Amino acid sequence: MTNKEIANILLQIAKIMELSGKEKDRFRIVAYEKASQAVESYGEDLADVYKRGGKEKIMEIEGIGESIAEKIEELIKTGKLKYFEELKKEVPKSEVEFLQIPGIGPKTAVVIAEKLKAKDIDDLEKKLKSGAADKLFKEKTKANILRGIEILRRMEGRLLLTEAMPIAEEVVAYLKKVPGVERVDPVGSLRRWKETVGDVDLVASANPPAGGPKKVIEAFVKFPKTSNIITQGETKATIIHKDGVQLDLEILPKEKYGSLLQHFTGSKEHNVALRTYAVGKKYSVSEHGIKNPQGKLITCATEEEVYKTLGMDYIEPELREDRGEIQAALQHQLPKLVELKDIKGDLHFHSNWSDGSDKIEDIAKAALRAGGRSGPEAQKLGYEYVAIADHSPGLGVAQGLKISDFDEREKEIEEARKSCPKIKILNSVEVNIKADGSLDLPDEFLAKLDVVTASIHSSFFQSQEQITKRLLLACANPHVDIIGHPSGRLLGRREAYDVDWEKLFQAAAKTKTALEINAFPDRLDLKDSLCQAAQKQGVKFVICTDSHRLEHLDLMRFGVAVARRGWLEKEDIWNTKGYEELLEWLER
DNA sequence: GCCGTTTTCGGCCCGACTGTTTTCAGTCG
Repeated sequence: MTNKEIANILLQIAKIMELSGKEKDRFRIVAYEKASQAVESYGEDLADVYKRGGKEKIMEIEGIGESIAEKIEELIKTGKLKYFEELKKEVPKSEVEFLQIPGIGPKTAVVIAEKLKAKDIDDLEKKLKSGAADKLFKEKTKANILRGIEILRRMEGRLLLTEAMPIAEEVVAYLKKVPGVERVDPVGSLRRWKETVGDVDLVASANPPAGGPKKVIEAFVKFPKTSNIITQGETKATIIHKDGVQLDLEILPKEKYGSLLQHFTGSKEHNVALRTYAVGKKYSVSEHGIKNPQGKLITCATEEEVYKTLGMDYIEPELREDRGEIQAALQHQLPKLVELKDIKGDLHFHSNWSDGSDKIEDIAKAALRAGGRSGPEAQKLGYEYVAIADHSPGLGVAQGLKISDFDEREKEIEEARKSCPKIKILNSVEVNIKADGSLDLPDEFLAKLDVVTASIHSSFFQSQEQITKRLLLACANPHVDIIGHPSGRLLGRREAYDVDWEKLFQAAAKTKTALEINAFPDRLDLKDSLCQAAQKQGVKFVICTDSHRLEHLDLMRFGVAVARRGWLEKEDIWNTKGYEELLEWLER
C-alpha cells in the first residue's frame, strides 16, 4: 500500500464524514484531512516506516496520532480498513464524486444526489442542460456548476511548471512595461516552483498618477496572446491565453502588498501553519496585515516584514509547504538554498552519437557560453565542464552505442577538447541497469570513462524488492557515480517505480553515489520531498538537464528549483564544485 | 482526532465572495 493510497483513503473518510452530516465535530474531519496531507507529502513509504518502528514510529509524523496510526497500521497489514468499509455504506459514491467539482461542497453534493437524483457528473451535466434541474437551481447556480465541471475536466491535465513558467514570464515582462506598474509577481504554486500548476496567477501594484489599477487591467486584457477575456473588473481580470492557460491578475494596494503577496503565494498549508503559530503568540495574521496582541493592525508592504513581525527569518517561497520551515525560521536554521549561479557544469547531455541532436563541439560551446542560464547572466557565466552521456547498447529505442562506437566517439571528444579548451568535456555514459541489476557495459569499459550515470530504462513494474536490488547493485559498482532519474516517474504519464527509499539512501550515502535531480520537464526526479529525506541521510546529489538539444541547457533552473524545494544547499550538490574538486569525488 | 514554553482539556486560521432564503449559509483559497 503506497502513501498515496493511504492518503486517499484518509481523505475519503473526511469527505464521507462531511457528506453524511453525522459528524458534528468539524475538527475531527479536519484532522483526517491533515493526516491525509501529511501522509501524501511524507518522503518515505509508511509501510517501511512501520516495518522499522511499528505504530509508534508512524505516530511521530506531525498530524498523525494514535487513532489514525492504528488505521494506517491496519491498512499496511491487511490492505483494508474495516472502519472505512463501514463508513462507505453511509453515503452514495456519486456524492463523493460531486465534491470534486469546484464550487460544490458537501451540502450541494447531497442535494444533487438526493433531490436531483443525478447518478454521476455526466448525468448531472445532462440534467443541468436539459432543464431537469430548474426547480432546484436558478440560472446563476446552474452556470456555476457547469463551469465547475468544465474546470474539473481541464484540471485533469494540469500544466507542467516548465510550460507555465515561460508563459508567466512573458506576461510579467509585458506588464512591467505598462506605465504606472511598480511590481508584478507570479503567485501561488508557480512562485513556489511546484512541479505542476493549475492556473497562472499574478499580482501587481500600480501608481495612481499614471492611471492606476484600471489602466493596468486594460493593458492586461490586451496582452497580445489573449484568446478570450473571462472577467474584467476594476482591480482584477481573468483571461485565457491562446494556448489554453488561464491567467489571473489582481492589482493590490501598495501599503499591503507584502501581506497580500505572502497570502497569495501560499501554500495553503504554510499559511494555516503560520496563522496557527501566530495565534499562539496572540497575534492574528490575515492578508491585510498582522494584528498584534494589543489589537493594532500592522500592515506589511514587503513579505520580509510579515515574517520579521512574527519573529522569523524570511522563508523562501519554495520552502512554503509546511514541512518544518516555520520552526526552522524561528530558530534561524533555514537552509541557505542552492542557486542557479552555483551550478558549475552539467553531467548529463546526449549528443548525436545516441538520441541527441547536436555535435559534441557544439554542445561544449553552448555549455561554455550559456551554462544553463538565460537572461543577462547567460552572457557572463559559462560552465566549467560538461559530460557527454550517451546511451549504452541496451537501449535500442534511443540508439544506444556499442563499445566500438564509444571508441569512435572518444576521438570526436578529443577534437572538441582541442577546439574548445576553455571547458572540460567529460567522457561519459548513461548506462542501463538491466532487469537483473547488472549493467549493460562491462566494468573494464566503465573504468575508462570520466563519469558514469546508471539508470533504469526497462522492467519498471518489478516488485519493490527487485527494483531496490537493482539500484543497490548499481550503487555498489565502484565505477557508477550517479543514479539517473532515480524514481523513473513521468509526470502525468507514469508512476514512479516502487523503491525502498530508505535502503537506497543508505547505500548512496555509503558509496558516495550521487542521486540525480533530473531537470527534464516531465521528470523533475528525484522529487522535492525525497530530496529532503535523502539529504537527512547524508546523500549527495547532482542536478542535470538530461539535455538532448542545446536549448535544453536552459532547463537547469527547474532542476535547481526541485533542489530548493527539497531544502538543499550548495554543499549538497556535486556539480556546484569546481572541476578539480569534482575530479576528487569522481576518483574516490 | 490532534496537540501542548499558557493547556493532558479545550482549543483548533481568517476573511471574501456568491447567490439568494434579503441576513446568512456555503464554498473557497
